[in-house]
Amino acid sequence: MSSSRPTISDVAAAAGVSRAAVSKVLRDAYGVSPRMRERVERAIAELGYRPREAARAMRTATRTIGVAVPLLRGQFFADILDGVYDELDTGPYRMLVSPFDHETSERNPGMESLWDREVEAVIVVSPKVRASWLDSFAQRLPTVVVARHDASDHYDRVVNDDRAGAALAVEHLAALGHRRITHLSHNVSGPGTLSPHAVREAGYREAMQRLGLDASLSVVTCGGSEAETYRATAALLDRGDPPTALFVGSDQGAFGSLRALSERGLRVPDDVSVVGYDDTQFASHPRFSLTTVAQYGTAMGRVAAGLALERIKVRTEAREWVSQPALIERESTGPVRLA
Amino acid sequence: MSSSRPTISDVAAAAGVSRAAVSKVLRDAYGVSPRMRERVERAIAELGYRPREAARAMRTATRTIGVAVPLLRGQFFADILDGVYDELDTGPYRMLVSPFDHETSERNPGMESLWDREVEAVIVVSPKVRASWLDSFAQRLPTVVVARHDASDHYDRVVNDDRAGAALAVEHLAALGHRRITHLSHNVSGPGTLSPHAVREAGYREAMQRLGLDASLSVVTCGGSEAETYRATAALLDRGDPPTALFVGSDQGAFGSLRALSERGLRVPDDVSVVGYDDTQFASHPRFSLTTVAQYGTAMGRVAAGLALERIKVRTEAREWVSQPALIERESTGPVRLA
DNA sequence: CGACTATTGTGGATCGATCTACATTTTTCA
DNA sequence: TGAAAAATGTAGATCGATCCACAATAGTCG
Repeated sequence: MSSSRPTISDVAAAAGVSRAAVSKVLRDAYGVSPRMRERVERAIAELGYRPREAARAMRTATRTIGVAVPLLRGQFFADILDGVYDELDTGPYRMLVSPFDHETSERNPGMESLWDREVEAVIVVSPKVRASWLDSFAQRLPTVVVARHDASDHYDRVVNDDRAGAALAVEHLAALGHRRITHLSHNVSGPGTLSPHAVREAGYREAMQRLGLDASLSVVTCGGSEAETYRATAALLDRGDPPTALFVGSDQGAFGSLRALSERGLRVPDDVSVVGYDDTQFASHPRFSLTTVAQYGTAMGRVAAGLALERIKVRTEAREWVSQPALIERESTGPVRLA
Repeated sequence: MSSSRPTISDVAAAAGVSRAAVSKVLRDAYGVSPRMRERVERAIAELGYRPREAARAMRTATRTIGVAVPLLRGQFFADILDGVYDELDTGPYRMLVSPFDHETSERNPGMESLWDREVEAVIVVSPKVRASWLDSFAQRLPTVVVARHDASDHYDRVVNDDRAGAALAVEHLAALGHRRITHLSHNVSGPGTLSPHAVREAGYREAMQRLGLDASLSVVTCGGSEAETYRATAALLDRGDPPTALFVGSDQGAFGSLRALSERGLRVPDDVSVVGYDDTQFASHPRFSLTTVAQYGTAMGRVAAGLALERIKVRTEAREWVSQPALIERESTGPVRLA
């Protein structure tokens, strides 16, 4: 008994007051004399007492926002978490992260686990889970979905204008004289979900058509990891007759493409130009100097947290926030080589 | 009432049985007829019922392991989280991540928050928090500390042999003919805590002495981010008379050094050799091809999770697991240039 | 002084699960 | 057939907080 965690009763006994009195001190409630506060606070310090969140949760809200992210070693997720932390840091809400296996599709166990713990809202990056599941989840708990284009009346969305972003990339390459621009898309889940990668692909197709480049339109689909994109790029290059420019669906993937190009002795941008997406930390490194489309992940995280807080307090209708992408020109792109 | 979360009573009412009966089904306890299980499970599905973790936690263990990591965009932390997830994925335990501000030193709010939520054990990477605080925390809750060298009877440790790792780096450079080897250390918290960076620095000093290079011993201290190491390296180079080799305390930092070297037109390894630490994902990329010391973060995470589970079940005495570092030779190091 | 108001503190119901102790029904088998 | 054993189900205490309702005491003022 004395070895286990102290409870509010232990504190009350030590301070010689009632449990209710201790609770009032804890909650800064009305009706506490300075003398009593003194005694209770001393007892709390002596016992090292901290209230159990579970017992509190039985009666009150948890003041916690859950974040469910795929367990994926990408800089972009870290950026989002940073933004959420930033936004919550100053207020009374805490953040709890529940990672999940990236391949989830029917349900999302990370989100369910947060729901079981009664977080007051959930921020989620879950590109592959079923839209209908997401929608029904959001009917039960305020939900902010990051980086998905599915419309819904039930959850807020923080999303990048991926169509515009893809257009920026294609226009940039076209302006440099490139015609044979291949898109390496991470849109693996097919046309069902409106993942950012599906929209980027659509944006690419549109832009190519608009610029009269339909003939050289070419899409290769692969997973978003560096390794998978490396393999896809290698296969593409070994097929012979490689394109003069690659627009890759993510920086992470673009680094994989650069690896494949390096190995084959192809120079960037002299032989092949490369554009990424996300403007992650390494894109700016001189060893890469990757031209890329910025979507400002940290800002997206901050906004997501802000929307979650609003939803908890008052708002009822769903909202959408769109981040405007920007092209960041670096040295991985250049004029097309004269044949 | 009907709009709020369904409880076990709602399920009991819908199925026409008692609350206790539903509980038995939930827990797979003895004394449930197939017929009753059928009815209860149908009611659960219909209502979309999920038990509240808080109510469960009042009576039973939470089957959750908490992980507290600094909110820091480093690949190494992602590796550890991956390892923990891996290890827990197959069993009944879930994982919950509580990020905290990297600068914490008196207490660690991420760990406290997990303790409030009654996780059964905590895995923590917290290089800067006070050793005494860590020790007293571990007396209350099974704790596995990753990447700290403080001895303790109360927590388990998963640590890399940083002394040996530093020696590997120095020996490698010395074998290539380097004498003027500068160590860029991230040991910013001073000699108080036994952070991995403090031990790496000590290992560097020892190795230099052992090899008779005391005269050219040189340590620069800076933060571990790419940006901070970039600035420190730039300052070092601009001081004139630069060393022929850099041993940087992390890959992250080494990338910053490479940035500074690039900007000054210094070639790697022709002008300066560079060794990192961690063998993170990007080290192997041909654009970096960074020689580095591997400490196998994912394995460390897996081991940490394993130790945590052991501690929860039976073990009482503290244990230590040491990961053996290995030098990964790549192209950022080469023979010293003839003067 | 006496009535009224503030201030300070407490008792005990409550949240939603778990799980022991027990009651009731069904099955087994000598 | 009948007694013991097994199977099935329930009542109600319990975990540790919160917080309403109320009691006791102190303070104010005409």
